[in-house]
Amino acid sequence: MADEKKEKLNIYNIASEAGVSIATVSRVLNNSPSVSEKTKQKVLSVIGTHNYVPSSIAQNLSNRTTGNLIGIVCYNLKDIYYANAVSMLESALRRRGHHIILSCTGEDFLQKQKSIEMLITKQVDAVILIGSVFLDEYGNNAYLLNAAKHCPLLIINGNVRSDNIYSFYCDDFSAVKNCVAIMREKHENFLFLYDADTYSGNLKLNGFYAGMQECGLDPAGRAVRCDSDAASAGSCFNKLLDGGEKIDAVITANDVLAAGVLNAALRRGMRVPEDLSIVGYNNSIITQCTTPQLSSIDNGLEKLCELAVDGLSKLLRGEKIEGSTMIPPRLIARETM
Amino acid sequence: MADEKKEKLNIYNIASEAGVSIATVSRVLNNSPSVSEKTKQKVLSVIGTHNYVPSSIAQNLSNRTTGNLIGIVCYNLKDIYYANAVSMLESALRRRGHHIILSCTGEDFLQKQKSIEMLITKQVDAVILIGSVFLDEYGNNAYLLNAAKHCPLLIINGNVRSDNIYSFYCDDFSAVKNCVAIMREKHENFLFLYDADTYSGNLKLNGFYAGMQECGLDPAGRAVRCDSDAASAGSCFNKLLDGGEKIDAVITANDVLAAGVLNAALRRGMRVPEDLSIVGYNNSIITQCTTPQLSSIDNGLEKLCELAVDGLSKLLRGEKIEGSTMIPPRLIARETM
DNA sequence: CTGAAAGCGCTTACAG
DNA sequence: CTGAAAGCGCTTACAG
Repeated sequence: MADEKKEKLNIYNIASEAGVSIATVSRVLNNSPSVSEKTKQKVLSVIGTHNYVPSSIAQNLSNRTTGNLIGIVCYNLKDIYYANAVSMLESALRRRGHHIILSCTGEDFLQKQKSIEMLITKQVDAVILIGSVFLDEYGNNAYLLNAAKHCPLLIINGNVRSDNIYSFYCDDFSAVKNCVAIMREKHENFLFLYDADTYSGNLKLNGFYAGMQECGLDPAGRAVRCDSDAASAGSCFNKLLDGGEKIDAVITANDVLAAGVLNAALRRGMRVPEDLSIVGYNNSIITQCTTPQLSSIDNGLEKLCELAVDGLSKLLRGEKIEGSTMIPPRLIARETM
Repeated sequence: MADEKKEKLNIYNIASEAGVSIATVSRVLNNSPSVSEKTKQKVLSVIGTHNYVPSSIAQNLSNRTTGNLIGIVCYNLKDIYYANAVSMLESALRRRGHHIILSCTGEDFLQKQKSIEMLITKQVDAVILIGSVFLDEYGNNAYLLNAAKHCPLLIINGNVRSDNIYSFYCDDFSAVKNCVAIMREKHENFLFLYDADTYSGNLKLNGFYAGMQECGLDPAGRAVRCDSDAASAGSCFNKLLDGGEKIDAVITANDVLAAGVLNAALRRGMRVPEDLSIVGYNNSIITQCTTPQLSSIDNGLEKLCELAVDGLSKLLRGEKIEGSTMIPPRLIARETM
């Protein structure tokens, strides 16, 4: 009647209004066969009129079951790459009956730590980190090892080897290294443009250095960091050219930066790929949005997410899985090389 | 010792190992001042060595507090637009101490319904829908009204008027209508390309029809649906031209489609904007990735998310807010018009 | 300063 | 078929 305050209903309210015990209400909630059709209908009707929904929180506590919650910690959802990863993980996990608690942390180490602690506290069954492996000021990752004492930690695009931590990553080092070697056939003035110090970011950078050295090229000043937008990549590129540098081959740590370079080059009247080759990274939707279409390194994000979710299912069933899984990258040659 | 099975620790384990009652353990967990320094240290030490973390689920149940969970139901995270929305909501909500349960539903009505029910069950404090307003086969949205009986429903990019439902949207109808009027000054052969039947998708479409009619143009066959990728938009565009249609002005329901049209046009040797004007939608990062840069309609997503989170805070504090909030769109003219 | 007890919203053996 | 009671992992008045 007087639901002024519209308190949340509980099983006691329903029971008393239906004139039965809470045990009986619980039974109809759980479809127990041992309830007479008559009282079942009565209970169902008061549940219906009040729109009562039992608290799964309390149910889990009572049943000693988990909430089927999986924590996802991601670096930055505004980045198409991470958004795709979260999207794929979410649907694969949902299909298996899991629910997602999401936290995005950016580069803030403390936030990362807080997010993971929060997830543990929420009793998640596992946490999946996407490109979120950062080290504290002393260069260690104790927070990860600690978290892994509570539940499995799955890392996508990172590699930490420890008990109950499982890494899924692409060989980004070789990807860039090999890309340099391939482009070396036609080019000699390289530029590597990157924007983040993530685990895979560093792999790419080191791959670039290694590739340059292997080709007998001096990498000094040839790897430049810019901001995470196309305009910044473009102006970096312009600045170098205006400063007298020669550049005929650019590799970038993601496709947006590649698009920025492409735009800048076209505006300078450079012909792509005749005067300049460009290879982006992630093989994202951006590659479809430019003319000429961007070549890009595909690091198999979809595959990584699939492997991670499959692995997680096994872990949750009590099976063992490998501590680390690496997949090979693929260079997708389109029109900019 | 024998933590073979590594059962989750609870407050009883800690209490018995520390030789105190669970009440005392709880007190040190909650920083109660009334604990002697000595026993406090003892308890803290066993908590530390075992890496014990209390269950916030149980704490909330006991404290009669909520888990500060907000449900986000989004249409499709692979779409940059939605990813941005989730990103902004997540950080705004996290700053205010909320946590996010995320569910992506696509166009599947049943999934949408299931997701919302799951969130209610998880005792969320509110649910935010982003572009997720779909109707069932009979054209009604009873599932939303029902959900709103349990907690506030905030809708971004949709408009449902009912008790405890709050809508935040952009005037997409006028946006497209006005865009047609503006482009009409130089153009007469319009094409509107869209890919989804969402609430705002329909507003845009109707805005196009209204704009055409107001300009005395026949919209028949001038609004075409394609798939959600650039290639599909491009081939739609090509097919029409190859079929003999004249087109000199294109408006699309998002920027990816606009990029697809731009690519196709450039490949046909059309000059943009001399021969063809193109206006995308969402003013996303894609607009920065093409040459020439895409003009686009900005529907103020960031503002909508801000307003929604502000509104939510008020609701949670018991204040009242408007049932619906509309913001005006802005046409961002760049190089394709 | 500390513990026994009741309670949060549920479930389920155990009796009847 | 149904209810009283114990229990899930916590917290907090109430006694001492």
